[in-house]
Amino acid sequence: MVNDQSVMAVAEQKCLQQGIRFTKRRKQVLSVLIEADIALSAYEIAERCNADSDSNMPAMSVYRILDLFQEQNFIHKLEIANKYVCCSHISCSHEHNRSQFLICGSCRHVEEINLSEDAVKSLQTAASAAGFSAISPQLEIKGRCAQCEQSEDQAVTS
Amino acid sequence: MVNDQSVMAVAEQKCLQQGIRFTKRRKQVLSVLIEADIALSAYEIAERCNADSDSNMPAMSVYRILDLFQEQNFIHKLEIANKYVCCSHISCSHEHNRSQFLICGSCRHVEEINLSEDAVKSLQTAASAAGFSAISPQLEIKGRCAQCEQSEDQAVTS
DNA sequence: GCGAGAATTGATATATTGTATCCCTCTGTG
DNA sequence: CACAGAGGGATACAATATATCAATTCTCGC
Repeated sequence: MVNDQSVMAVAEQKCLQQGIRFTKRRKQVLSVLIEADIALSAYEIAERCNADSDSNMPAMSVYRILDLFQEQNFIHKLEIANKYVCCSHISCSHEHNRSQFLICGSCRHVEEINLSEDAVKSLQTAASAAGFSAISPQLEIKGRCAQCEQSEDQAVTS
Repeated sequence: MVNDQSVMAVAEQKCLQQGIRFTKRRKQVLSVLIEADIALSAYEIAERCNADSDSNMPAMSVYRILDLFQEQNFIHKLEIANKYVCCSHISCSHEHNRSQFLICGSCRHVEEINLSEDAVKSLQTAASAAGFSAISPQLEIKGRCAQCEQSEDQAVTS
C-alpha cells in the first residue's frame, strides 16, 4: 500500500505548482482513496467521506474531484470496473505513461504492475499493424488474486 | 468485417447443437451487431432493432440475449466501453480464449487483434509474479484508429 | 481592505447502463 | 390435451455518470 503521509504531501505540492487548490474536499477524497486498499466507485467514495464526519459530500463533487485527480495523475480510473484507485506511483518519480492493472474480480483488490519493455513493444507493434496509433498506456486485466483463488478452491472442495 | 451470411448460419448451427432456440429476437440482435461495424451499447442495439421494422425490442430482452451470446462466444463485451461487438472469429474454428481489442475512442471502431505468444506469456508471468492467477484472456486497449488520428491532425492544424 | 473575476462547490435534474422480478406465451413431449 | 421449461413482456429499480445553473470562496491587483 502507498504511504499515506507522503502521498498527501506530494499531491499538495503538485497542486501548488499548478495553481490548483488542495481544498478540504479534495483532501477528503484523496485520503479515502489512499486508506482504502481496494478500488472504489465514486458513490462509495462519497459514502466513506460522509461516514466519519458530519460532512456532506455529494456524488457530484466526487466526480469533479476525480476528474481533476485523473488529469493530475493522482489516481486511475479502472474502466472495466467503473472504479477508482490511488496511483501507486504518486509519490515517486516514475513515468505515468504505462499503467497496467490486475483486478481481482472477487475481492476487487488491485495490483499495479509493470510489464516488460518487450511486452509493451509487442503490444504497440500489433496495434500499429492494425492501423491504431496513440494507444492508451493503460491496460486492465481481470483475474483472481491468490487469496480469492484459494478460498474458492476451499469452497469447491468442501 | 465479418461475413454476415456465414455468421448467422454458424450461430444457428451452434444453437441447435446445444438445444438453444435461435429465435427471431435473437436473430435480430445478432444481425444488428453484424451489420454495425462498431461496438454498440445494449440500448443502441434495441434502437436499431426497432428502427427498421415495427418490432418492439425492449432493452431487457437485449440484455438477456447478449448474456446468452456471450456464453456462446458469439459476441464480446467491451468492458471499458460498456459496449458489445460480434466476435470476429465466430465463423472460424479459432480458440476463443484470447481476445484482444483495440478500441478507437473517437469513432468506436473496434479491431480484434492477436498478440504474439511471447507477449501473452510475459503478461501471464507478470500477473503470477503479482500473485494473480486465472487472468482473463480479454485485453482491451483504448486508442485512436488511423482515420480518426488523421482527421484530428487536420482539425488541429486548420 | 475591496471589488472583479476565476475557481470551487452546492443543488437539482437527467442520461446511461444494468439487474431483479413476476407473469404470460410458446414449444416440444408424453 | 396437459405439462414443463425455455423464452419473452413489462415494470420497477439500482448504479454509474453528465449537464446546468446558482451560490460561495479564493486570489490578485488596486
